[in-house]
Amino acid sequence: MATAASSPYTLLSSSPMIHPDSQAMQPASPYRGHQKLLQSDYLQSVQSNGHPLGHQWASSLSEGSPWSSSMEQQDVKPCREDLQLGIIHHRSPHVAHHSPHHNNHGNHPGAWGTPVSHNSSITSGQQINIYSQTGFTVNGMLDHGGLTPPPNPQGQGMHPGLRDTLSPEHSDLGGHHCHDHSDEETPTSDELEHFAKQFKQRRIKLGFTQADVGLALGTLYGNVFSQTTICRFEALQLSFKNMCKLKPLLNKWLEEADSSTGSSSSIDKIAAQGKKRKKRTSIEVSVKGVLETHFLKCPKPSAQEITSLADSLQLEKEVVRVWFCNRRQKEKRMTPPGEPPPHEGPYSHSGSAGDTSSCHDL
DNA sequence: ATGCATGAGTA
DNA sequence: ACTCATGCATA
Repeated sequence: MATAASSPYTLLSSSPMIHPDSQAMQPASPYRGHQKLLQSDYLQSVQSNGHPLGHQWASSLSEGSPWSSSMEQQDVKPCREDLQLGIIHHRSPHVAHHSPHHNNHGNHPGAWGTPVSHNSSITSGQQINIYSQTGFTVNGMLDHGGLTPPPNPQGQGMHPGLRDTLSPEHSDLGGHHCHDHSDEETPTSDELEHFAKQFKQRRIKLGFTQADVGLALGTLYGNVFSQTTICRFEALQLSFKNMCKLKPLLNKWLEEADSSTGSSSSIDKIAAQGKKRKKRTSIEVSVKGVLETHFLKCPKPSAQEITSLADSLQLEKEVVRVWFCNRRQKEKRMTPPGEPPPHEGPYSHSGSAGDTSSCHDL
């Protein structure tokens, strides 16, 4: 940390250990700038921008390797040495490699999930086994006798094959190809939703915080993620593509985690300092209201419109611009407003329409 | 859990 | 200048 430069930010790196708090934990993460080690190079976007909502959820994700549940490496090491080194050498024979075929299919503008009725609400693992005493230690690790596989209830494998309806191809009717859920191919939104739910449950049971997971992913594969991202994943607040990308990683972590219930605690924080980050400007509610109104009228205002709008609101142009960008993104995320995440049925997003023609309004 | 922000990749 | 993935800072 240091002395190298003035640290304008709160450089708090106090607690070396993580607290198993479910929430409200600020693990003081200074800044980790080694998170772009190996970003999978999946295809970014193949959309033809011209469509109002031309976001393609073409998920050409690659995928880890679930089938080969070869967890040869049993981390019985109480120390975190392996964790540190884990970044360098991953034992996964085949890791992320984007699929050679990028089918940017139709992609539903608003419909996140199964457009059709996907009833069959399995009251999935809502139950919590009592065995798993939540007596975590200070390190956030359960003190099991060693490898004590947590009483894995019927945590998974409940839905045989009702994960259709979202087939991107939408041409294979009749032929009910039933590939198992899990991973391997582009999961359906149904699967993602299910996975996210289960993931959260398991994570909490194991006594890990979202931040812990994020860090673990870094020590495990080199891809560090923040609490924010994990949170959004669980809440299905990421784009379909993004969800697909993260799923394999989180899935792997899950396997790791419960295969070694008792030894974990990846604590490594490297302090780094870089550039300054603009102070977050909070926009007044009244102002937000105005922005909202404008957004409804024109989600994509021109530079000039932004300028005048910013002027009238007495905000920096950049702030307004960014606001619109974020706003648009939010629209594209899953869990459309109005649908309670905690339950199934986050679909049925409004088709949205207004094209970005030209909305002048000053 | 979210709001505002950064940056890479594109068009 | 936009989209998209992601995160610091904050409520």
